Amino acid sequence: MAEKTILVVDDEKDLLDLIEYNLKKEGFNVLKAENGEEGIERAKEFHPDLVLMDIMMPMMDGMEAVEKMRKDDELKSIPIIFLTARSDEKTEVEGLNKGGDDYITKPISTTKLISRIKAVLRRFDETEEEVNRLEVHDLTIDKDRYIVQRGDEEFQLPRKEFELLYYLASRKGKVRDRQTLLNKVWGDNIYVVDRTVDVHVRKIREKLGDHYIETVKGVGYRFKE
Amino acid sequence: MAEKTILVVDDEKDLLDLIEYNLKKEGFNVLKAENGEEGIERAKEFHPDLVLMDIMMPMMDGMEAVEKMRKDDELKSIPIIFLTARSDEKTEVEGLNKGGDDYITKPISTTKLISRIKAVLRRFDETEEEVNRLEVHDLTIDKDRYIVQRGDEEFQLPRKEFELLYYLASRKGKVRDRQTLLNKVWGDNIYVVDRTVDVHVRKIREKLGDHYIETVKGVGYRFKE
DNA sequence: GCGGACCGTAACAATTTCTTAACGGGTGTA
DNA sequence: TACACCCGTTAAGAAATTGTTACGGTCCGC
Repeated sequence: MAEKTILVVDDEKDLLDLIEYNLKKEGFNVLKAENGEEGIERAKEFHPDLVLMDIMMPMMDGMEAVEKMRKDDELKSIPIIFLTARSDEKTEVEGLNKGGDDYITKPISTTKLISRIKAVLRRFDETEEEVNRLEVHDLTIDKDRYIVQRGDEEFQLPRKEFELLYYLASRKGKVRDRQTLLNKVWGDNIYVVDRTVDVHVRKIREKLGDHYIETVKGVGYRFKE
Repeated sequence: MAEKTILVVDDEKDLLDLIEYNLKKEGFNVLKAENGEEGIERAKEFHPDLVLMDIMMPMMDGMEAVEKMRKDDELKSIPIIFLTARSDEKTEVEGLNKGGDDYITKPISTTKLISRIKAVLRRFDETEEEVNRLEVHDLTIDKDRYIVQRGDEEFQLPRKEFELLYYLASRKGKVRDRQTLLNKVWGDNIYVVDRTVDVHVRKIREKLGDHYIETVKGVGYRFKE
């Protein structure tokens, strides 16, 4: 992974240097700014991968700076972590509402700071989110949640029904005979009568309607294309 | 981040050593096994964070080994990357279906291998995305103080209950099976009967009401969306 | 040492899910 | 029409899974 650049905005010079030291040790590039205004300038110039922003500062308040950043097309997608001495709830919530992605209260634990930074960067890195979710026709079949959605409706199918549906839907259009379905959904060395599949298909149809799973006479079932 | 342990299963000793060398250089712990059977043994013993599995092997085929792993409660949540010389699509698809999380074709580019490994680990490493305070539904779950709030009420949950609730709440909507919950909340090499989870869930429901944690029969538990 | 909080476990109850068997309808064919 | 075959449907009982309770052990503070 290429080195990430982090912009640290804080009016306390000592703290700034301390943070810089620790971040550099972790392999980050570090930019510094001592107030909100300067922070925005630097951000515009260098497009850091993340901004660490103190909330209480002279000149321009951190909160204000963040609001400005969030309105600037060029800067609004840069993740921000707040640094704050105030630990009262309102500030935190406000900070997050204003567009911060996390917050850390002073005094700062270095390891915590680093791990938060990495976590936030990671969240923003996730270019290709893993798809444990199938979208077919008007259905969303979410294997993480074990839920099937259609519009606002949610269907909580029992396990076997869900897995059968998922299996067929993930092979949309392809016919599978009962034995194959049993092997794939129920498991290999399981001895179950194949009419069982029919019953489960029926239950799925009962709940979702019968326009999803098609019967192919003499062969098996298929999810409609 | 603590060092991650990777189990490499391949029957070619030279390749095994090569991979070991490269992984160690990247700071991973490495375990080796020369066939599927041995791989499963090692996996049971050490609970690696990830398994690199060759598909073509004597004794026990990689595919078969993976199927076995996926049926074993203790092992089924460990991510697996396939190594394969065959580049034909069917094998790949089958491999992923059987429960692999990625696959890499030989000959192996070291950098690609490393980056895939890191990507998969990242997907599975949910530990670092934790926040001090979670707000879900009408609950505030404050990890700094180990306290749960709802309106004016404060609930002081015992540690395990709190951590279980926190884990589920921070993955709102996602189902987790009991073994995963045990691994994540109780710890990896802890031997505890999985019904223990049920009891803790019950206690949480007793205190907070049962509209937060949902049961997904045959699968596990989930924090309500 | 004594209570109390917390945790893990076992046992049994309650519930849900799964499987089977049986019957009926439809379709194609001789 | 009679027969064969396949699928749909239903209901009942089996099986699997979870809920609930009670109990023993451990650790800690008093």
